[in-house]
Amino acid sequence: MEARVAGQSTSRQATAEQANRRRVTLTRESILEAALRLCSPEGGGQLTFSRLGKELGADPTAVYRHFRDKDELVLALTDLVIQEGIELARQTLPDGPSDDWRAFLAVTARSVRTSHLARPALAVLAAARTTASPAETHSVEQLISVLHRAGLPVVEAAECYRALLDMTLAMTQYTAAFSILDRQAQEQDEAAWAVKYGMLPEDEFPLLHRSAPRLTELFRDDDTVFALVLDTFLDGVAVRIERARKA
Amino acid sequence: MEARVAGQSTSRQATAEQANRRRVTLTRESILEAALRLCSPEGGGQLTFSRLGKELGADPTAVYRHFRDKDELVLALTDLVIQEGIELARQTLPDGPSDDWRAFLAVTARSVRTSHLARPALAVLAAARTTASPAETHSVEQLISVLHRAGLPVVEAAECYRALLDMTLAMTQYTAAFSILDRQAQEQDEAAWAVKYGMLPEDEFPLLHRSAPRLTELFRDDDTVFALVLDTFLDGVAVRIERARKA
DNA sequence: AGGCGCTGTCAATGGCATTGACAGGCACGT
DNA sequence: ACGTGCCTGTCAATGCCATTGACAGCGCCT
Repeated sequence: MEARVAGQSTSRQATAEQANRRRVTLTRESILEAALRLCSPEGGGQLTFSRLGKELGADPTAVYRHFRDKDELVLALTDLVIQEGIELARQTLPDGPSDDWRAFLAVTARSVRTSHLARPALAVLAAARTTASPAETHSVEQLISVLHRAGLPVVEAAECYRALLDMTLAMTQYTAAFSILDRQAQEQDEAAWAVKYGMLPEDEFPLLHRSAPRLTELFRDDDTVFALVLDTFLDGVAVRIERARKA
Repeated sequence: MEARVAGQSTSRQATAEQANRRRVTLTRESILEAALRLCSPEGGGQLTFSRLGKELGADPTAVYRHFRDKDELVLALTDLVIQEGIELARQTLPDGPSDDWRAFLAVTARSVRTSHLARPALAVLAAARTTASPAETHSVEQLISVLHRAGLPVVEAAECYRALLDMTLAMTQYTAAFSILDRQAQEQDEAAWAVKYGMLPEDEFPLLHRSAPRLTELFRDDDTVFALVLDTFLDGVAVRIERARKA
């Protein structure tokens, strides 16, 4: 019995062995779920096929039966995250179509950011891709509608939407990329900055010297910086709305 | 003669062989130069040790004698690009300290963006790192000074600088990441969008339907979108300056 | 009962960063 | 002149990664 050809002996004994390592049945959904888990900071914060295989209790390459390549997987995941972001915004916003354009835009942007930051690893991977998810279409229509009702011409409202969303995604991904870094690199950066701001000769850089404390606070406090950018951007939108009303 | 121990036979024949593959002498500068070349779209747009080795005519691992790891190399490269950006801004701006804060900010942001976009591969790699390059200190002081003279309190001016720069870097890196993608992925994305915007039922999404042409134009025309964001942001800064003056 | 396709497994490939052992050469001191 | 030792390039090997092709079980349809 032991004399069987070693490589092929997967018929008898295998049945017993496979009692443990049962051939798991994967579905598109179970894979996406596991992948999402891996992308969160608690899940290790890295999405690779081997980790995914382990998480699923299956061979890493089994995933290829459901997604042509990693890119397709990432695209599908991004779609989920976008839906989640929209959902989050919906919950935060009042039901009826509000006329407070500023709140609407701010909540939308922050929701998108929040849902992406829950999976930094995915945010980094998804960086460049756009999904054109049907889920968001309705939200976009609403967003443009709010701006239009506020006084902006339709096309300008659309431009505003595009600008807001791209800015938000870009800054979010920027934050995500940093949060993925290992402690060492993060601390290295921080140390470099501290030194830089600490050693500014007051006579040569008077203003920088005075703002050093604040800038140090702001160092990689990306959420605050994002809030700053968003606020300023929205002030700019207000100006545009004013201009449009007068014209 | 042929009976020599194969692995060790590098003494005689090697002298002849090495006439071709002369032991190249690397310097920090020659490496940085070559790496920068590789990062540009013409240079292949990908920075790896093996490509770098080939570019230098040396063994890939020779680079480790000059940079501890890839991260350190990227940091050094980023420094160069930042300097280049500052230089570019200096050339574009009038010499004396101008009082046109808006032009100053716009030119600075665009210069940073331009110099980074000349090496998309590097922009992507550098994503998360900050260099605290001494080269930029003077520029920052000037930037804050311009805003301060315009009427902003020092700390708020510093916040503004931080916001503007982070926004610019984030959006630039976002663009760079897309430009790195292979044609297939880019076209795939574009097709998805075209379909999406082409098939919008007018009765359900009236506004989106009307703005579809503009949104299609804007699709991944990242430079225009950046211009939009920057403009709106600067409008917002103007508001803040007004507010500060009145107070 | 037979066949076919769906899906998991396994082994292999090629690219990547990184490491440790080795070796040539140059500068220094004697 | 002659060693000694560091600086720096080379080579082979490691380990992680995505991806592929050959194989095999299982269920469904006929």
